[in-house]
Amino acid sequence: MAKTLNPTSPDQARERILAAALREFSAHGLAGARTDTIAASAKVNKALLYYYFKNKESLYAAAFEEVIDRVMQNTLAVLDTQCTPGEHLLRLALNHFDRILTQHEFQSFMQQEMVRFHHGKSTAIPHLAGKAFAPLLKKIQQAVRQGIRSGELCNVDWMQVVYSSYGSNVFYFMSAPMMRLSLSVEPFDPAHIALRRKAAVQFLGNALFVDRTHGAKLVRRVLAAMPMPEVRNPPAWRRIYERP
Amino acid sequence: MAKTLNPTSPDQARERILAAALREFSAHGLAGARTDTIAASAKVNKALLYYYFKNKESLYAAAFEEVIDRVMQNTLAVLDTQCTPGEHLLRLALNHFDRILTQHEFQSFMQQEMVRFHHGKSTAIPHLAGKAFAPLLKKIQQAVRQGIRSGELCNVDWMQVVYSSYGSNVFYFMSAPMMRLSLSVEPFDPAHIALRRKAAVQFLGNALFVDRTHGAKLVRRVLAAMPMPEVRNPPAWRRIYERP
DNA sequence: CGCCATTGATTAACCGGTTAGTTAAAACTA
DNA sequence: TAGTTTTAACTAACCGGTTAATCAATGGCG
Repeated sequence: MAKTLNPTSPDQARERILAAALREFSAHGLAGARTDTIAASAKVNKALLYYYFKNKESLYAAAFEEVIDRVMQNTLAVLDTQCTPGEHLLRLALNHFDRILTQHEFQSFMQQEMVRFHHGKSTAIPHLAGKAFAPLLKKIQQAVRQGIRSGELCNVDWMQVVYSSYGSNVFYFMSAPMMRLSLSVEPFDPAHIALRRKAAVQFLGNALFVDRTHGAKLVRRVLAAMPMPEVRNPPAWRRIYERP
Repeated sequence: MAKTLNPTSPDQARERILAAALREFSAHGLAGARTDTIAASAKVNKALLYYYFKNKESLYAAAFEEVIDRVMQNTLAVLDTQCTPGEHLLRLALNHFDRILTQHEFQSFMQQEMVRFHHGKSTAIPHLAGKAFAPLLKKIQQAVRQGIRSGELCNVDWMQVVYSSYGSNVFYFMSAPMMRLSLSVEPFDPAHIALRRKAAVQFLGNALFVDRTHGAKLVRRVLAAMPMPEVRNPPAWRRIYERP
């Protein structure tokens, strides 16, 4: 098979399929995405999908695999920086915010899998839970515990740190269309995103630190150290808010 | 048509259909729910769905209508209690937690509609945004502003209060299956829910109040004033975690 | 080099199951 | 009997997946 080792790339088709699948699946979900649409979007005959992949579900898994790897790597890198437990927590929250910004497909994937798992249909969730989330949660738990012992952090429930940090970010993006209608803000205007991003860490800092002045200082430092990423290819990001 | 005004109830069929529809739609979504299943679950012939409702989507809208009303009423009631802005915010957060607990269908509906709205297919969201959410958000904004002016609350971003209060609750329920696998906790054990419920308000209090001791006192008061509701008909609540 | 066989890549056309929605008649009620 | 409620049976569309065939390199061989 020349699938994997053909340098003269006659199967860019496979790559196009994966890209198209990622687009469609992250926009419509596994059940909602149409194989015909994926094929058309990849400028390829539908049968070719089944030449390269066993079935729709395999394609779905393959399409998200690399995204998952990228996110995993990115998150763990945050924990490498040398800083206090409190700063680590701020960095994790900000990193999560930026991930949703730049890797929206992952967020979409996670939400879908969560629902699919409700129905006992997800194999990805159990895998991710053990391999990725459990270690990450352990790290967060340790950070909170250390921070509390050292007197840097308030005596907060460590799981609530997780729920608050991650939940507020997820909810922000989830409820954005609603907010646009309810208030008169444009939630995906970069300037507004930057404001929200800042507010998110500030609020977390306000909750976590015993000495709020110290917390505010760390927040400023973290914001300076982690500039807001460019939202790569805006069309891809906006795609889901426009009619096709 | 005896649809609306027949006291001698020969159309309990209609009620059974609505109840079944609510179950199926909240578990599987508009696209995922099967009309055959709804009919079977209501012990009714499928054609009867189309006798009482124009089509699947109308049934979907009708099924959620009453839930929406109930939730609306319940939320606004919280704002009637006479207390400080800070306590109002705590009560709203706790009320939201309890709503997810007792009216899970509404949460499910909101998430679905949010996604559907992404695709320009939801008519409910624009309606809810103007009629229900905008006023609620205004109230929260006022509460935060007043609280800051009076010196009760820190100078926090009012929208972040919304995102953090609501987001952490939503995320808790959304990620529960994941947490069960990653940690060794049973997230829907009532005892554990009670712990999380308490931690949620405590964390919020820790973030909001200038005087954390005062905040903690309010938190205790609110928790005492709003006991955790019974989770009515547990089977319905667990349903989505079991195979049919 | 020139011919053919092999093999990977790609496609058009089709299949069978599923599902939203319809119809026409039966059953019930007043 | 006249109107309403309920049903069994049917239809049309859609969609995931298959099949059988074509196209385009590659490589062996005389």
